[in-house]
Amino acid sequence: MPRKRLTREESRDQTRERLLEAGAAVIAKKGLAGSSVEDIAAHAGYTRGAFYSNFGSKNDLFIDLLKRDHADIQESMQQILDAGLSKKDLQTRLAEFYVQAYCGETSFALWAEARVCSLRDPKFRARLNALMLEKRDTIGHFIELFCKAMDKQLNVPGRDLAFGMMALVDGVRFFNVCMPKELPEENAKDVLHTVFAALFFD
Amino acid sequence: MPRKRLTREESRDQTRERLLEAGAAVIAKKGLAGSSVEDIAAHAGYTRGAFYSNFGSKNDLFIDLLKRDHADIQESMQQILDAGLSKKDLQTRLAEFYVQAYCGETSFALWAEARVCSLRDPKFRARLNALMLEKRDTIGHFIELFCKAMDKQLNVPGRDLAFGMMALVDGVRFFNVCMPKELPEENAKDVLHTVFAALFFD
DNA sequence: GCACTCTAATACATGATTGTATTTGAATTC
DNA sequence: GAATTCAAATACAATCATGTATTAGAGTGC
Repeated sequence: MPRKRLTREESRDQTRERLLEAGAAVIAKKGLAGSSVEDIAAHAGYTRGAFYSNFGSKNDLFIDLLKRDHADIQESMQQILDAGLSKKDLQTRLAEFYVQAYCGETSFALWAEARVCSLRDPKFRARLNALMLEKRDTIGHFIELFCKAMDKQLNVPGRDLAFGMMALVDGVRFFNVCMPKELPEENAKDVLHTVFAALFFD
Repeated sequence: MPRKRLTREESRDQTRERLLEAGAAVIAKKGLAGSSVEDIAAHAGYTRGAFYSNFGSKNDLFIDLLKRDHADIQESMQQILDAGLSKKDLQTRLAEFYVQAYCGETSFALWAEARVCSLRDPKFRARLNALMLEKRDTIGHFIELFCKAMDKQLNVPGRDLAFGMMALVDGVRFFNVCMPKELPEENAKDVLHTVFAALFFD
């Protein structure tokens, strides 16, 4: 195996990458406060030195992590939005929201963790809110578009309702993850579908 | 001030009580992992000795805390349920769900924290799920009752929809707490009302 | 009042985590 | 290829947390 001899920058990026990946795994498993810098570095195959050479603090790495994941989510939402808008397809697309949200298990845990951090630390909250609001806007925009297409009048601004839909999707996913026996995937989808239908189709 | 000379049991209960109260405050502010046993004890005006004499571990205290709060919530929900069931009142009562939920700020933070703990620790999850399911049953039962009273047919079992409503209320409250400027109390209520109306009245 | 019991404080041994300061060694530059 | 520069390892000093084991002192029962 002719392992390529890495340039300095490549090497640095690689470590950074690995640290982020390890951070995601470790933080998802033990929570932010429960993960030591050493944990993360070791999990990535490095020492603390590498960590501090790449990130200012655990918080910084965590925010980076969230930003990345957020960008991914935003992008896949945009893709759905941009794709096409035939009334028929829209309904299908709507259902995809749930599946779309948090493809991975770690992603979900990360955002749950972010929630509580946000609840406690105003500085963190400010940084997270920015991301949440971006998401809210995307979804809100989608809702308005959707309602216009369906000739459905709502008595709440789409931006506000977007919060509700985010809450719903997140929360239902949470129950689904924590007690898959009591709320299996299928039922979770049904619940969402029922609410969506009641809101947008009846 | 004739401070009553306390009996041994009274004294013990008092410490326990104070420790719980302190635990709520500290854990709400710093999270479970972020709070040291000493933090909690000191905040209550005691030392670690008092803590370990009253609780086996931080986790134990936390669960106790949640159980208490849960009992309170269950009780006030039951009160609403038992009160009366005139169709007119029911709609008003429904709106109260939101206000009812988590009267205090700390209570809210505690449950958010519980969520992530539950996500990470299977043992904890088992204990928490028991509480959640009790709540689910109460709300589910309420929903079924309500639909019967309103002659509204739903294509999802009330127990499942209950998960959705819990998710919704929790999540919307979260946004309301984290960004009161973007989602003020009033709008939060409107969102919930819109969803409730769409589900149960149209 | 005296022996007893239990609650909570204190002492202690141990281990974990942090951030910085310094060193090492591999890439880069000339 | 020697000097340099930078990423990452290592060493280090300082805190802080944990849990147990022991002690002190306030209630209890005779």
